[in-house]
Amino acid sequence: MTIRDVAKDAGVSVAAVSKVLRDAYGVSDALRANVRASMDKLDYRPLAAARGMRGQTYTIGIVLPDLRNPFFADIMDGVNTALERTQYRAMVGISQSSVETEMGIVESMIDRQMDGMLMIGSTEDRKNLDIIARRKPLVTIGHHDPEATTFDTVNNHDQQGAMLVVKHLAVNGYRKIAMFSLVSGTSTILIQRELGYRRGMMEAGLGKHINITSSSQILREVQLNARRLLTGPQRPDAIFCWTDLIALEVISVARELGLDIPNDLAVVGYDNTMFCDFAQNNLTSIDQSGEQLGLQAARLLIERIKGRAVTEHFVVTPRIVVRQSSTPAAISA
Amino acid sequence: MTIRDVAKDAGVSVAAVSKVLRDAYGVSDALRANVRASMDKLDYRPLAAARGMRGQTYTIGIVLPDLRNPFFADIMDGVNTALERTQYRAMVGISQSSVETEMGIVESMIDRQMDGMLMIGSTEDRKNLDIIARRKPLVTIGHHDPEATTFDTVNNHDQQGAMLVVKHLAVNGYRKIAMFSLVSGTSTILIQRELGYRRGMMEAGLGKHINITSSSQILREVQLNARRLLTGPQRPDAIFCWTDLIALEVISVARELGLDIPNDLAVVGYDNTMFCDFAQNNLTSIDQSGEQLGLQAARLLIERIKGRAVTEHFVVTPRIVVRQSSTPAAISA
DNA sequence: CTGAAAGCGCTTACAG
DNA sequence: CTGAAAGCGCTTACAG
Repeated sequence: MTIRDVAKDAGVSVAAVSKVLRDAYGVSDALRANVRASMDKLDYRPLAAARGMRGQTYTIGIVLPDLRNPFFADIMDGVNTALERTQYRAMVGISQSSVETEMGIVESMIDRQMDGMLMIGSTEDRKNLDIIARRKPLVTIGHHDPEATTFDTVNNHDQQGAMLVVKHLAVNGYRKIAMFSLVSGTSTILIQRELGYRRGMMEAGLGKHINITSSSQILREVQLNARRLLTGPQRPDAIFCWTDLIALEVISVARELGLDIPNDLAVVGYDNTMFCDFAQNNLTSIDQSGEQLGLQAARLLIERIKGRAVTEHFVVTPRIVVRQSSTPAAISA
Repeated sequence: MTIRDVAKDAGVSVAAVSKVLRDAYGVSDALRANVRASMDKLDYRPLAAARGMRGQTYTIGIVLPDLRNPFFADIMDGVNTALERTQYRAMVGISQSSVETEMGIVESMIDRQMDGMLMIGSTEDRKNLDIIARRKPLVTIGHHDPEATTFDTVNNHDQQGAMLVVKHLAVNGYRKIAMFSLVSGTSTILIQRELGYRRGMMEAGLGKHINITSSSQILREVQLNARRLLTGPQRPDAIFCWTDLIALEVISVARELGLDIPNDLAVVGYDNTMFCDFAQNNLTSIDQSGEQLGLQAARLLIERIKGRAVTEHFVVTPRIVVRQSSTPAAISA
């Protein structure tokens, strides 16, 4: 079932069918209706691979660093919503294994003639992102680079988010507020969150309590660092964790040590993933509207594919979702 | 940079280059070396879209129902390992949104000339899977259908896994062992796990305590059902949950009700995901070796793509990973 | 507004 | 063992 069959059935040229397919100008309404009827009748589906030989494949590549953080699922919801009424489809490449690097996946996507790429939580630096962007339309989520001119960025205001956390904790009477961060030389996200934490502490007059612990994402190492933090001489009375999954583990370790949450220790996460609502967690967290991020990023990418050349940097305002893990009052109430 | 440029640089025909590319027979070692040198020198990458017009795209499509269950990440690790030394790449389509149905994603993948599909935890019935398999090589993970002849299946022995759970609980002195299952008319996985639970209970002489509660995956509903189960007249002393995420929430609700785990209530999950190791969960679970499942499935799929016609059904033996959530002895010890 | 023809970058018989 | 030519299913100037 090819474009040729449709053309024959509708009694028009192949070029005319192609135009209807692409919603290109220069076809009469009558011809269009005629062709559409034939397409429906024959159950015709254009072959994306063949379209890609000359034009677009109507495929956008999504690069994910990891499948384990549930936050990415929220983003994908938004992406799918944005693509809903378009011909575009999202295909996801996952770089979690050491075998599959982000750049390797992007190469594969370019080989497959994808029309553009959306990179989420990328650890590549600007140089590499620029190289990609020069070849294909590119949008990033979770990569702060307001100076970038070759690709669009979509972010929540991470600095502001971290400040919201500190402010909330300070208002609730916590003083020795520590931050649990991630070891990473490249994440602009973490730089912003750490910056926001520091600024928040300074503004709350808690500068002398600034205390950042960094750890990899390996569970054992997280547990080790959490234990060290909670049994040390300067035990904090609140811990702001860079992402929810870490916060859950910090809660675990704290309870194991006999600490009551939130009376002995407040814990706050980031991303407001589904785990925050689990009854035993009840975790205060920052909502950065993953769905919004995904939706806007997909929208921007399609605009770029269609020809927009000026760069856009989209920033979502984060909001704090307060739960029991940081509100001692809620318990006595 | 096309195959033509490589041919010119190497001083051979385009057909010869194509043969080297495909590792096809009928080229001398000298010519092959010569061509490879040119490919390296020119940094040539074949365009998958063009290859797909006549042959393969070297792309396999992975269909995931949902990005939130961390178990899928384990499977993807195995898939990527299996693809490591091949030309094939995995591209993932996610059907979580109501917009994107599994069949819709498969259609998109066929339009994009993917060479074969791997469907994970599919809710489609045999009829639809057969329709797909007639068009493209197909392998499923998490779909029991030993009679299927058009596609391969890869599973852990879910019935056996469930029996392991019941046996373990019975040995540890639990009697009123309930099962927390999922509302679903189509999941063959759940049918097998429920069957295993029933058989296990009968064999342990606990037939009169058989008690299956089913709920959707919506958090609120899970909480409601767990609470109902734990406050009813027939309160169980152990709950076997069909997947880890549900078990975590059951633990949450139980603790909220003041129950001690594992002394008042044992909880066991399925999938042995990373969350089981979280200190506050310490969840006993069934390991179905997601990585093995992914590895075998990818291997079978490539075999099918290369021409194998006889069907294979691969079954992995599950094993139980015992942690504190089901072993009261471990606590008093 | 409509259509005939060239061409995208590969693979595949087929001939030498 | 090697290569010239046709063709996969589309899109894109171009001519009418």
